[in-house]
Amino acid sequence: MTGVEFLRSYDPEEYERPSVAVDLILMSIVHGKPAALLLRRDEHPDLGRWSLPGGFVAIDESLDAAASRVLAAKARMTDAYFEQLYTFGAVDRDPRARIISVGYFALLPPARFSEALKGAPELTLAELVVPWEGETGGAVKARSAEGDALPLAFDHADMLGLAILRLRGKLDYSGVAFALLPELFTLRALQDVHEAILGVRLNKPAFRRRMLDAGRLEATGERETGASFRPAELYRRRKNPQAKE
Amino acid sequence: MTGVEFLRSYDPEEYERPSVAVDLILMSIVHGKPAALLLRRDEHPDLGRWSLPGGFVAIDESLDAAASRVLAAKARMTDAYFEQLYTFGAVDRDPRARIISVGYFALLPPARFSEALKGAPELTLAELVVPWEGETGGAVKARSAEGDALPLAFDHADMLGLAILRLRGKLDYSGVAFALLPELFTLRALQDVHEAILGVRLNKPAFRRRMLDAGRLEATGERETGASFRPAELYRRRKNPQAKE
DNA sequence: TTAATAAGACGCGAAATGGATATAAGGGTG
DNA sequence: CACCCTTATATCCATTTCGCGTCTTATTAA
Repeated sequence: MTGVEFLRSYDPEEYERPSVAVDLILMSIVHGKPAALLLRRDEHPDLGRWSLPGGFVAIDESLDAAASRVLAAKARMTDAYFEQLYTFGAVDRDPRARIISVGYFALLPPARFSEALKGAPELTLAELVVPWEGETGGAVKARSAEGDALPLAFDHADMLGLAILRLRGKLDYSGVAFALLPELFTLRALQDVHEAILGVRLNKPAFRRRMLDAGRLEATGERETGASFRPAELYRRRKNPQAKE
Repeated sequence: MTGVEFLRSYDPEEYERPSVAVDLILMSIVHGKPAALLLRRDEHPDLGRWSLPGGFVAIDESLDAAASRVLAAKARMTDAYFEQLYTFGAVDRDPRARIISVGYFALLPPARFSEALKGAPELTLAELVVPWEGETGGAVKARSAEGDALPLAFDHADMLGLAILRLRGKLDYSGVAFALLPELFTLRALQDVHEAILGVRLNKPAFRRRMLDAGRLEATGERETGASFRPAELYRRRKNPQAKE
């Protein structure tokens, strides 16, 4: 049977279809570390383990719409930067049924993250511990604010690892760092986000030069308040990035 | 209804489920240009347009296994570098039914590409024309060897565009370029691959330095044959990349 | 033997980077 | 109010990387 004949003769109604779900990685930077919001599973399988908030994709709903709906349902949130990550389709990834899961990550500034935690008390804050460097990749561990390990359900440790990997790769050519910051932020705060995602310390003058030369930042002239030392200037993301002058 | 209750009460059997397919972007570099293998659709919808080879995912088969099976069925090929690209889930992307498609790209050296074309005569070679630069992204156009436009079916122009975008991003930190070359290759051939993917000309001495310093190449001491001028040295990919000395 | 062609080596100035140091600007303290 | 403490911001310098032109080398064809 050739490929064309196969396609022609195939009737999707004849075959059993998998369920399709979206799982959401709600991420932020908390105390200089990458963090995510997890749910404690209260039934089998993986009872007591921690999972990502998710939901099934309806027949008349796009993947992005499903992710958006779950974001609203689980985190009481109607707008956030989110992006499709990867689709997990191992046959036995969920022992209950064949469920293919499309992973999404959503990036939240710390203030929105706290709001989500307040609005949805079933969510738990987890610090992500990345046991590898650079672009190596692999699973990550989750840890509670008290430092206890939070064992992850299903293949969610891999999803979280892939999210970190993706963030590292996109950090310096995309705007993902800005999605993790409030509208106005200092260069130090931006550097903290970069360091938290990359897991390494960066050189301050070099970072500052790189960011300002990239032409994606706009100085506001305003300064932060409340510091008991010299206040830093506040920047915002520039809508139309300009070439360096 | 809280998120947890939603999950608990949800029975996947109650809801209509979408079909899940994989679509394969079989790519290579032909005449210094990125190229892909397409199928001409001989029925509605999009009759006469050109599509990516694909197939449905069986209930007891992982996504990777489905991609591998389609690769074997459509391109008569049992091993190739392939990687999941993105999952396309717009509700109306296929007017026949709700089909969520997981896009994969497979990278083939030119020789394997020609074999695939011979072994599967229903496949057509298409040059990819990328109408944007750098990391902009967007759809791409396909063109036959004779230069005629090959209009693409469904959302396949977007899939091809995303594949180019992904390749550009991964080019210098991953081994994707090697998957497009035979085991032994010259530095010029490696540069040609980079230039074809990036769509820009690169500086020769700088490229050479960068590649050799990266420690991912191994000189064989052998030289290419058949050239009517100075033959270039042949290199191979080094298994265990070493730091630069 | 010579011409043609492309590989590969070398060198130089520009640009980017890492790191240290100096100066500025706030609030807190006496 | 003078001084101190802390962090932001600016400047400088050495090192590395990068772009780019040029020179030499290896091979075939004439």
